[in-house]
Amino acid sequence: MFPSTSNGVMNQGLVENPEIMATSHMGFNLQASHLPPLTFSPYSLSKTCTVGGEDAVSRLRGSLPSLPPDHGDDGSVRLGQSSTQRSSSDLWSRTGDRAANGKGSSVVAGENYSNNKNGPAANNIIIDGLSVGAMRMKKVKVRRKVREPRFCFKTMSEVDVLDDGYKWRKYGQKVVKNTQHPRSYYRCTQENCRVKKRIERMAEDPRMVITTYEGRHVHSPSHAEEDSQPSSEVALFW
DNA sequence: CGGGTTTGACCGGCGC
DNA sequence: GCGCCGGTCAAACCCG
Repeated sequence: MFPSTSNGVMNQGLVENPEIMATSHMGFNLQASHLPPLTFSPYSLSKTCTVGGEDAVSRLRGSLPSLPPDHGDDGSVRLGQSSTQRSSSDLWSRTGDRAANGKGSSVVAGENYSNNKNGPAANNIIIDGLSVGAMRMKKVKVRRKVREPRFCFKTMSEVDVLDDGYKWRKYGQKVVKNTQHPRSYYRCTQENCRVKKRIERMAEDPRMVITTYEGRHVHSPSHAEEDSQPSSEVALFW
């Protein structure tokens, strides 16, 4: 039911054992065994990273769906979005545009760090914290639906649902405009946990899966027992 | 039978 | 105001 990253995932040409490590103050490193570490800082905003593979994703387990509470005037942080990624999807285009136009809440688009050791498309993880209040600040209605912080990344994978250690329940699927692949909506099955994620394939490159987390877990991963995860390698402390 | 998925309907935000 | 579209709901269905 939950295809694990270790069995269903295509590993072709992907960097082995990439690690994502916490650094202080919410910046973090993405590093692969034979790559120089890449450092992302929310304060430098807008870094698009192209490194790693599903392995890296699974190593993010337990830490992805969370963003720090106090960055930006709306609690938002944007870690990278390149202009080329802004396709038809809400995630990449609509929200991004709003972020760009929103009242100083986020910075959009930036550099593209890619490691081409195995070809340009070989290693991919894009990490992106999406803006919450990127929505237009003027016209704020009193009863505005509170948007949870978002965090998204992109991986090359055959399977859509990557095993991040949490248990998810699908609650919807939708074909979004101008895309041939449906977007799936998942919700954390844990009681009182309102984290959601959506999964879609990139229109431009169907091999790429875009996973977007929204909200933050109030619990630890449900099956954290499998494959040891040294604390030094997992935690993304927001 | 319980838990998960599917899928059409519905709702609400947004642009025009 | 209207229509479009993304997100969610919930009944029906599936599967172990």
